[in-house]
Amino acid sequence: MIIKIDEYSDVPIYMQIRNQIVMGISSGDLAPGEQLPTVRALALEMGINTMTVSKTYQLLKQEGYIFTDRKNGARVRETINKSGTVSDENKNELKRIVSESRLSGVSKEDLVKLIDEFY
Amino acid sequence: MIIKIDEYSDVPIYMQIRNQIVMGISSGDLAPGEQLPTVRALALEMGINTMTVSKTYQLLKQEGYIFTDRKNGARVRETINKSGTVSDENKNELKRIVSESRLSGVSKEDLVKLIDEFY
Amino acid sequence: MIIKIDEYSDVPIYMQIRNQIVMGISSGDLAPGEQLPTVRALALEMGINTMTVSKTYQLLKQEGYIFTDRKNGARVRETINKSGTVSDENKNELKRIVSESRLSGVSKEDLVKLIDEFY
Amino acid sequence: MIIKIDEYSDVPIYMQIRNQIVMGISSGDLAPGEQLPTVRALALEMGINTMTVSKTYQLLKQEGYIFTDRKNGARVRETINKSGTVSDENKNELKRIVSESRLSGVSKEDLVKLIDEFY
DNA sequence: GTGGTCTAGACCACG
DNA sequence: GTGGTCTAGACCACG
Repeated sequence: MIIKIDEYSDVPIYMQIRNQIVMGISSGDLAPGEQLPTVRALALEMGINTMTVSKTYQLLKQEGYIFTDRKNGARVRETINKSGTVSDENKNELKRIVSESRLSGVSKEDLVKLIDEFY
Repeated sequence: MIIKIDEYSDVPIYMQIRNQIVMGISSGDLAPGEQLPTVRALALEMGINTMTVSKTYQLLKQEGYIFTDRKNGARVRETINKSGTVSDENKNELKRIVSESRLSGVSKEDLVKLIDEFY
Repeated sequence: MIIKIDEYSDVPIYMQIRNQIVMGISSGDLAPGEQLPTVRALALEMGINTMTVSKTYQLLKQEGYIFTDRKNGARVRETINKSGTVSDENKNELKRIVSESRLSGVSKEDLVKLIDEFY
Repeated sequence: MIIKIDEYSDVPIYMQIRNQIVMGISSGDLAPGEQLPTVRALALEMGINTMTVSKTYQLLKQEGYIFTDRKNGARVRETINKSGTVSDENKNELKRIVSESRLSGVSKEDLVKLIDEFY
């Protein structure tokens, strides 16, 4: 799985990595139980500091996506909490995206197509 | 139109206001040509710095949502650029939201319902 | 409010500070809405790194005890989430403490007295 | 007596085992004089490193909960030191737990009930 | 002035 | 070998 940093983005590096790992888990690129690269390996590969990667792993751990194990490093959790609901923050974001897209002349059908594509 | 700041949110104040104005334009709460409150008036009303409101208006202007003229202050543009496409940033955000929601056990249908509701 | 670090403790510094702030909020030493020292001030006062204090504030923020505001720094939240239940982790800890104390010959009444004192 | 490791917990494995053995002694599941499994046996049974179990037994021995002799391996001590007091560390922990629970809206009575249940 | 992010580098406990 | 913590120092966005 390839992780790419957009250095011009306003999204902090540790969050960009976090987002891509979450998307990787969702798409199946990262299977349950699969080991993530070590903090050092990922930092080296991406040319960033280990602290930054560490921050990402701490966040993913706290969110329940991964767990760490001193023997095996970081691994994807087998069972991820299924609340069954979209978080309030994500609802707000979604509303913003729909509003902006609508103003840009995007049809509802095109948005649904994107949902279809990403799901 | 009422603008509400979430003081606990990580989203900067100027961006929260920007987002709510864009959503207001999209929903029709703010009609094309309608005048926005002056920077001073809005800052006073919301108990925030004028610099913050000014930043919001600058951004909205630059994004093509509003225009300013010396006589009438800031007004909603009559014609907003209709690219007909979802911006790359919004596509990325949408993908992230879909991934997270999917992992939380949200069905595709529920996401489509939200699009329906917000559009 | 005075925060003291035990440099011989196994509990990380950022967690020791976090614990003392939580206890300060619970006891009323830190009132709702009250401003915490700035990251820099606290770091200087305690002779530790700003990053360490920053980690504490991030944690307290994520746990819902405080919020940060670029104008006013970090402040105690007015409303803290009331689940009404003891967390599983705290239950486990409590069970461990009760077991150890019991083996040391501490009576149930003495433990209840401590609860009384700390509540 | 069954020992269970929570692989998602931040508590080190050797400490999780230690805690469960102490709670086992307190509850009577492990009687005074009773023999504990050998380091090898327990490590094999739990699928962990012998070094980890060894560390647990060293700690329990140093704390005065068990003793070892070459012939019979590790056994629960007949007489455990009865200081009659709660250790400073446990007092601190208890205070932290009470503070957090109180802030979560847990009543004093509910905490006392837990003491009652665990004692 | 404030918190947030990041680097380069170090040391430590766990296993 | 692994993640976790910490330092000293820097720069940035927000307000």
